[in-house]
Amino acid sequence: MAAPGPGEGRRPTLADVAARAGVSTALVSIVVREAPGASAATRERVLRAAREIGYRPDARARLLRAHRSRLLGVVFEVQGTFHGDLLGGLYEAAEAAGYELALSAVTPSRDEARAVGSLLSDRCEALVLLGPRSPAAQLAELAARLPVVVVARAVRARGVDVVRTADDEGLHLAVDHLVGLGHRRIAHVDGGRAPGAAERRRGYREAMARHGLSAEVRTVAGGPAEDDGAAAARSLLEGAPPTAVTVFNDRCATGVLDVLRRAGRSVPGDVSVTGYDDSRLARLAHVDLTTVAQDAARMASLALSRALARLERADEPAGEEVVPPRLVVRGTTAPPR
Amino acid sequence: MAAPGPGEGRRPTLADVAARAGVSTALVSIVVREAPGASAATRERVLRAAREIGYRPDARARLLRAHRSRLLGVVFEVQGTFHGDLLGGLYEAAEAAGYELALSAVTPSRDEARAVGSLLSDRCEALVLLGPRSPAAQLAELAARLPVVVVARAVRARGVDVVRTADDEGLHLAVDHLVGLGHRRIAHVDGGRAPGAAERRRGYREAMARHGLSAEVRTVAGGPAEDDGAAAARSLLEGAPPTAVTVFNDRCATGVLDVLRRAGRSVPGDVSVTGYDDSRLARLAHVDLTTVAQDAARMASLALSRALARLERADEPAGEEVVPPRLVVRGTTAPPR
DNA sequence: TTGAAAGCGCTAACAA
DNA sequence: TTGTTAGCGCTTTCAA
Repeated sequence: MAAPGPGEGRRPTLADVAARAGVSTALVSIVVREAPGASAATRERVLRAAREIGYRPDARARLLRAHRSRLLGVVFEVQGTFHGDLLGGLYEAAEAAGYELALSAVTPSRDEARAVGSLLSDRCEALVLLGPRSPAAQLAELAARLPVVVVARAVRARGVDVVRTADDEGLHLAVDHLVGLGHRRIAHVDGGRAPGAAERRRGYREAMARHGLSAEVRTVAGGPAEDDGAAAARSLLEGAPPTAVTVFNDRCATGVLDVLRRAGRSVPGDVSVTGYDDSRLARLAHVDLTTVAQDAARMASLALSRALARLERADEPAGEEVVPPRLVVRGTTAPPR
Repeated sequence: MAAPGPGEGRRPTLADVAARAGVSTALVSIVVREAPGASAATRERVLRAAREIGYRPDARARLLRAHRSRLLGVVFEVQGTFHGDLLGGLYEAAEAAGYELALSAVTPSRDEARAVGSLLSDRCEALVLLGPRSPAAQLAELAARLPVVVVARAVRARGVDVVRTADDEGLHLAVDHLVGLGHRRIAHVDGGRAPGAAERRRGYREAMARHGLSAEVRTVAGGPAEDDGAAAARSLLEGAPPTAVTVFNDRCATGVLDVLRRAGRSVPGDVSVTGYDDSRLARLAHVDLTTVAQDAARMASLALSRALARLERADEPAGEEVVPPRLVVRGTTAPPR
């Protein structure tokens, strides 16, 4: 009558449904897959039997039988908010394309290799890696086995597709905005060796040069976290502080903001500050940070398209998709005094 | 010679390895599983063949063959930082117990039912739900099919295990701390209908009563987000403001902080504020929020123990594990002026 | 419209 | 120590 509770007996299979409905398993298969080839009466009888015993198809058995798994593996980090946004977009795009997602998280105790390994054992057809840290050589090796799309990291590895934001342009936007407000003494707190840091640093220098401000270029060593920003801000305060600072990312920028304010500098009165990522942090009312946003939805959909293209055409070359960033102006930037 | 690239040919199987090594598939199976029953020489020959053609066992076929999947399904939300911490702990505990985790995310476009459904199709043996929003009746229905452990939400549903923080105690800690500093006019900005809100509200009232401060009880409608906190703080400022406010969670508390500071109130000079969660937010140097921490590692390990206990003994009753919270004193609380 | 039977990749008896 | 064989739950010819 009711579905069997846990412990009592195995899960119902196609054969169980077939027995109950008095038909063959092949017919049940046809019905539950909504494939053509069964009479309306049979269809109804089978569906009722299935419902009654709580039947649910076994995804693994299906995949085993099918030559293809239609499974896309995704490796992500449990920390980044940005990864969360990307995941949402990937689920949507995968569903639209008739694929399933298999998730594998990188945690403090579970490294990228482990995360990738479990996905390979799951017979994923392609892999989407969000901000991976593995060296390019390893990524290339992986890409020799199956299509690999790297999101949010600029790597050049043979056979690896890349979807990333134009981080250099992101800093062009920030600098252009500040120059437009009248700033000239604009510094940059960089991200050290973090992914994207080099591109943003370069973008900063390029934009300054374009405005004839190469003499004003001042890059301060920073990093991805609040502490890095705090330390950078302190060193910034030692000399003649700039009137504006572009910072590697939002987290680092909040560290900068904190030190500036505690030192009695008003933001944006005395100093303007920009971040990067448009994270939840930047949107907080009391942080209200002018920042550069990455388009997560678009990146997710591009990542999926790349994976599918590689899957469908074996000779499709790997490529790089560069998504333009967008400036989000909030309350930490204003004209200099 | 090398592993086949994408597109050219199917993935190597046991049979391929067997053919290359000149042995039977059964023997290859024994070797790759590191089971006893193969000579050292054969073992080596098989492993070499496997390596050469890039063989990797098919997890799905294994699971199909085995009567058990040793798969634990986890439903989580891509937003909460706290879920990230829990995931990390779950992976560790699962590995220690010899289980695999199957992740399924809830996103804006993918609801809880979908997330659970995909896990059921994957033949997970038990489900761990992080802060689920489904009504108790639905959870009970699910629990009739397989062991279900709910983490970080207090539900009473037949057959459902619960692992949660003692949220009432969390507010006892906060109130005790404030009273110890000398506060008496202590308000509470609540979480509305959010999970945990009722318990925290009750904890606040109980603690106030215990200190003989029932006459000072003042509960203000809040919610889980910054905006909710901001609105609550504005209403708090209308009358004679309290000298301290306990807030539902950290996000809401930052909204409270923002409005208070913009209204010219110093924190903790004029008003002390406490949050809840010890999220990254609370730890930011410039937020530096006194807050109540939940023990994610312990909750994860308890959740897994419960799931395994239910799996191993069919008659194991469902239970509730309540983990004590911990007060983290930072810079937003001080004695009243 | 329906059923019989083979086989996906793997493991576990059982035999040799 | 090694091989043969059956079968996990499902889909898919092919025949009836």
